[in-house]
Order: sequence, then C-alpha cells, then structure tokens
Amino acid sequence: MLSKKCKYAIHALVYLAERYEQGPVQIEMISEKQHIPKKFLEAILLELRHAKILESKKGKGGGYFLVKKPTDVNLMQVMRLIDGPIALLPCVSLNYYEHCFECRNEKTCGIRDSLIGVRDETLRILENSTLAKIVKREKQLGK
Amino acid sequence: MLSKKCKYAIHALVYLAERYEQGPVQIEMISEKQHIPKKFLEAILLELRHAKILESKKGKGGGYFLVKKPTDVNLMQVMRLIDGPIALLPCVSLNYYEHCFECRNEKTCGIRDSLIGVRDETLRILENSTLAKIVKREKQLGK
DNA sequence: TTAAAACCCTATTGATTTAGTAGGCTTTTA
DNA sequence: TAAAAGCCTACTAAATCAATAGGGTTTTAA
Repeated sequence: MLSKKCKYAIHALVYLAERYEQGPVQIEMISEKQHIPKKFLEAILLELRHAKILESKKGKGGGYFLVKKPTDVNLMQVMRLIDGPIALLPCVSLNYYEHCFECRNEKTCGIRDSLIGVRDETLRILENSTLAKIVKREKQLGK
Repeated sequence: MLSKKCKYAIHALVYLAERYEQGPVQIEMISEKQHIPKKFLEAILLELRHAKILESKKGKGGGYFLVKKPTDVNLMQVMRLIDGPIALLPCVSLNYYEHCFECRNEKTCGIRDSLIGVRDETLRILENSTLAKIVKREKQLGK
C-alpha cells in the first residue's frame, strides 16, 4: 500500500502539472485544494524539490512549480522517492536490493521468479503513467 | 513490501507442499529448517489452519500438513490472508475496498486507472503462482 | 529600507503496525 | 497416564507513519 505521504505527493504533483508554466503556486493553495495538512505538504514538496522535480521561488509571490516536463515525471519515480522499493521483497528490488536471509540460495528460490514478474509488470505500468497522461485522463473524464 | 510474517508463511507452505500427503510435520521441524522463530510460526500456522489451507493433528506424532492440493494454493490467497490488500490504494482494492477521501470523485481520478492496471497484473501473476509450481521450479533449479 | 510573505529546517510526538515473547491450557496417543 | 504437540491470550519492544511545533532565512513589493 502507498503511504498517505505518497498519495499526497502524487496529488500535489498532478495539481502542479495542471498549472505547468503558469508561475509558482503557494503551498497554502495546494494544501487547501487537495486537502493536505499544510506542514506535512511542506515537507513533501521539499523532498520533491531536492529530487529536482519541483523548484520553488521564495518571497512574496513565490511558491512551488514543476521544473520537469509533465511528460517526464511518472508514478514510478515518485513512489520510489517517497515510499522506497516497489518490489514485494528486498531481494527482487532493483533500486533497493538486499540479500534475502530466509532463502539462503537466491538461485534456487522458487518464490523470486513470481515476484520478479510482478515487479516488472508494475514498473512497466507505473513508468508509463506520467503526470501528463494523468492530467489528460482527468480532463477527458470531465474533472 | 511483504511483511516477514507473510514471507514466513510462504516458506512454511512451500516446505509443507514438498511433503504433501506424507503425514504431519512438527512446528519445531519447520521452524528449524526454514529459520522461523517457533512461537511466531505457531501463530502463522494457526492462521493458515483457520483459513482451511492447513490442518493439524494433535498429540504425539502430530503436526501440520497441507489439506488443500498444492495446485489449489497460490500466493494471492496467502498474501491477502496474511498481509491484507494487494492493491496499492484502498480505493482500487477488490477485497478490501475503502472510499478514498483525497480524490473526492473516483470517477474522475486520473490516478486510479494506473493502479487498477497494476492490481490486475499483480493478481494475475500471484494467482498463477501455486505452491505446486513453486516446488516444481525449485526442483528444476536444483534445490 | 523594511516588513510581510513565503519557503526552509530541525525536533518532537502520538498512534499504529510489526515482529516477536511469555506463559500456561488442552488434546491426543503411545 | 504422562509426555508430546498443538491451542490460545496477553504482553512488549522497536520501527514506521502521520503529522505538529516553532522558529529561521530569503525575497520582494511597497
């Protein structure tokens, strides 16, 4: 399951993607429109800025805005950044690999194959889910 | 990520599937061979028994054994039983559905589509991963 | 120039979940 | 009939989650 933090991050990014290249948006505004606790959102946006997905402008009239193109930000990146590994076991994770203590020999572990399959399919779909596509989809659905 | 509990459950089940129809196996034995804390394993096996996947025989010479056929037990069932929802959000879960507070209108939420896709692919693979297949795979890999 | 706007950053906290442990009870069968 | 083996409840330490508190720093418009 995604954490609330990750859900918040995605909603905030979609909101900013809808306003791409329209100038900075204040935290307060995103917080209200997306029902995200302001202080919590602050921390989330900061992380997204450190990951070079967002940039901010300080001072009066400042705020946050997307610096990457909406076609270049996808759910895989965001989930990895906020929640960590996407795989169901550390020993099948690409970005957060850890040796599996229980199955002594990974070569002969019959469980891994299935979970590698799940990982690959999941990554394929999430990587393909860009902010641009999500925004487009919401417009089509009449939001 | 799967919990340790779920990992333990799967390993215990695979162990019992290898010994299908060969009489009861004591908790102690599974605990040692699969490196699972005995008391914790006890609780796990009990849950699997309540779910009618395992049965037990009490008294001297007793133990646990698979009551379902190894072809009839798959990772989807086990993960749902031990860890709960497989979907990445409650609002796209089939068995543990919950209304999503953040996206007020599910009909127009552009995120759900992707996560429904992930859910379906994940379920497809996990449902197809039976104990029988896992055991067979391990034999082929030379365990 | 300066004060308010807005982001930046660290520390703390309460709730929940995870991963077990303790300790005894009950049933079965050699 | 006593030892073997599972059954069951309750408890706990550690980690993670979901925030909140409280102030600091930078920017810019007036």
